[in-house]
Amino acid sequence: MHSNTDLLYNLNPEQQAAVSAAPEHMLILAGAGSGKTRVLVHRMAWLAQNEGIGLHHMLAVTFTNKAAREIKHRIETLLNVPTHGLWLGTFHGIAHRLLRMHYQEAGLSQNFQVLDSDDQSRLIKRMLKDQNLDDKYYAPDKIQNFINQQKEQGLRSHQLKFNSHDLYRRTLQEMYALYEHLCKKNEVIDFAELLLASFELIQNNEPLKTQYQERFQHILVDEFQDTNTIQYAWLKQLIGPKNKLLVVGDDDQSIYGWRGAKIENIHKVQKDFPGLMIRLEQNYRSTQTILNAANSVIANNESRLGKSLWSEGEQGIPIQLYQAFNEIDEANFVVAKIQDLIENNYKADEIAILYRANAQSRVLEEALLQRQIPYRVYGGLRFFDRAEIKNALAYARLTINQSDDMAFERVINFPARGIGEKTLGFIRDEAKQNNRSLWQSLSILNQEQQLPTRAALSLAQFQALIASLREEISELTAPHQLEKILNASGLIPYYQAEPDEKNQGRVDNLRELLNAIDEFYQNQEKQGHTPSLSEFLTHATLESSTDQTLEGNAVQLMTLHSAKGLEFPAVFLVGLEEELFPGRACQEDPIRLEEERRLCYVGMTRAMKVLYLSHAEQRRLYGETKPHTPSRFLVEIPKSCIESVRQTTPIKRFRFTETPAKPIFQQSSSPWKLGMNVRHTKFGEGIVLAVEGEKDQLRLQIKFRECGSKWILADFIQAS
DNA sequence: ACAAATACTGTTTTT
DNA sequence: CAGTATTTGT
Repeated sequence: MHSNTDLLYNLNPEQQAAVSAAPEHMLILAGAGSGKTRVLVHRMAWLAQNEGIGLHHMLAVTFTNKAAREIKHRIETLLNVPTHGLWLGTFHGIAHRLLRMHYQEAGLSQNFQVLDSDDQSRLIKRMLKDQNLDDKYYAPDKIQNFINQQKEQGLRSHQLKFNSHDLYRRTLQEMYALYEHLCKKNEVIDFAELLLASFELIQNNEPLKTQYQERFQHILVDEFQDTNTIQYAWLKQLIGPKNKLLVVGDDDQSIYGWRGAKIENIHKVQKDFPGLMIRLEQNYRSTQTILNAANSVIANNESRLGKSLWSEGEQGIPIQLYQAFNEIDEANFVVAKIQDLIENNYKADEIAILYRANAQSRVLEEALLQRQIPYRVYGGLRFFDRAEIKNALAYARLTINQSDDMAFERVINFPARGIGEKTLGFIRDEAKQNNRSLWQSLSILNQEQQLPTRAALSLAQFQALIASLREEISELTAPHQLEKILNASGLIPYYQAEPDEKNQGRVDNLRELLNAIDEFYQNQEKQGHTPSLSEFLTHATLESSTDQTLEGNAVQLMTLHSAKGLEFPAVFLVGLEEELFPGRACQEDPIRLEEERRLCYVGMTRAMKVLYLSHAEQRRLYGETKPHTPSRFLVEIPKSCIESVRQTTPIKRFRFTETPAKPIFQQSSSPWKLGMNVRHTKFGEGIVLAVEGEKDQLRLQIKFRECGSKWILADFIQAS
């Protein structure tokens, strides 16, 4: 058992104050790399040990499953007790848990499934078609945004003011209402609905509210700057006079405003739940140089609660800035430097390349590939988003719940069984007219025998398939059920029939899905629970993150957004150009510009030891090459923190006739200038490509007329 | 019912 | 440019 002092050991005074404070509301402003998770976890342990508050009287909320797992793991290690009584999870996960437990009170079907955003968008498109609305004018994603935004504001369609003048807006509202109806009918709930429905559940149910307020004496929230309106309202419901709220966040790292996150919630929480405010400003991650630079960038933001990171660590080396000719040159620079780092005993997975937009990864990947440096790109299609996986899960959904029209639509003609738009149209019409599910309509149409024989036959087969699946799996365990479904549905045989590379990959993914359900099943069984297939489906949607593991020693490529929360000894932040970072749309809007700046701050503070920044003078984007000016964020970094560096390996497509561009910052005072003509006694005439090092270590990269480019100590070179 | 041709459209992402 | 979505043609 740990003693009191153990929990405070190795913590700085501010961290100690936060961990050991008497129970009260607390706002912890935790800068990047200031040990916020540590404080959160130690605080929970402290409450358990010193205030006699059992873990089952706490609720800890995070944004990602990864963060939740991390906290769980750390608490278990710290307290050496299992965390089963503790409610710990994402906002969505906890909301979902409440709704499952109280589905009747929430007015839900027992079998409700969670609708992911892809399915949501499909549903909306279908809806527009059924309503004969022009999806050019009523763009599906606009409607999707509208609905989600309303839900995030806590507003149901019937609560919206009826606007008789604005037809567009009125249509949006009608679509919202219809969408709500369809979700009910399909027994599905979207992500925003999880929060809204569980909010309403507690709001409208005094006994439940009291019950949970008594249970969750302490509520702790991580990454509070990312909460949106409904999440805040949801939390507020749970805080009675006796409950204590602890939130940890960093207004400077709020980068999800465009997704509805409200930094204002940090200000609100101070008013609504006044208590202790603690700043964690000591950074344990980066060198002082990097922190100085990051601090002065973020200092340009007007609206801040104010915080300044400092470090007891080393000054470190200057930030390396490279001005590239174009994006290819930039990529070559990055890769050359990575080679240097690796030669200097950096492991590949200690190096990250961060960019603003995913599209930037391609050129970098090509360069890495060329030099055979292993890399891993984050983002992109996640496992559970792959078409074959979604198809598989749709079969499972339809087998479990025949009201699920989205699942029906997805699998009715996949693998192709000759049921096309026409036939499907009949089914849809029948369903719409009689307010039935597609499945019910299918049975009815088949009975009435009004369809062409060909279609009718296929439909009957499909009907029999699902019916027999239902029958056959009833006695099986969830993993076997899914296995049966994958085979009997014809999915696996379909992909196996034509075993090209793509299909082989798909079969592998489906097998991986079977592994996933096995693992899920065994995990749950360990905790004394036998999960159903339906539970696995929910798990798949709600925890689809399946965080691509950091396995393998590879350079990490990711967007700035997905780098939040991570750290790397060496970081390359590329594409620091106006119109790209900050992005074009953010130029005019000061609010969005500030968010871009925070994004830059997040990026810079990921670096522990070395930070490389680069920008290209011209970049090919969306098929056209345009000149780009350096990002304003570069100008905001003190010059004293920066060192301009140059290429260390030959640039492809370098044009020797042109004078190479002058670096924008700090031209070095060496007598050697890029592009100047030089001579070497052995290699002959050449041209200077790059200069590196100092004094007697000064080396030049020279492209020789006869024998290609080489690195030579400057001592051996004469100007010519 | 399916393949091929053409039009379109471009941040950031978790749940 | 490259990927997707929709429309057209067989």
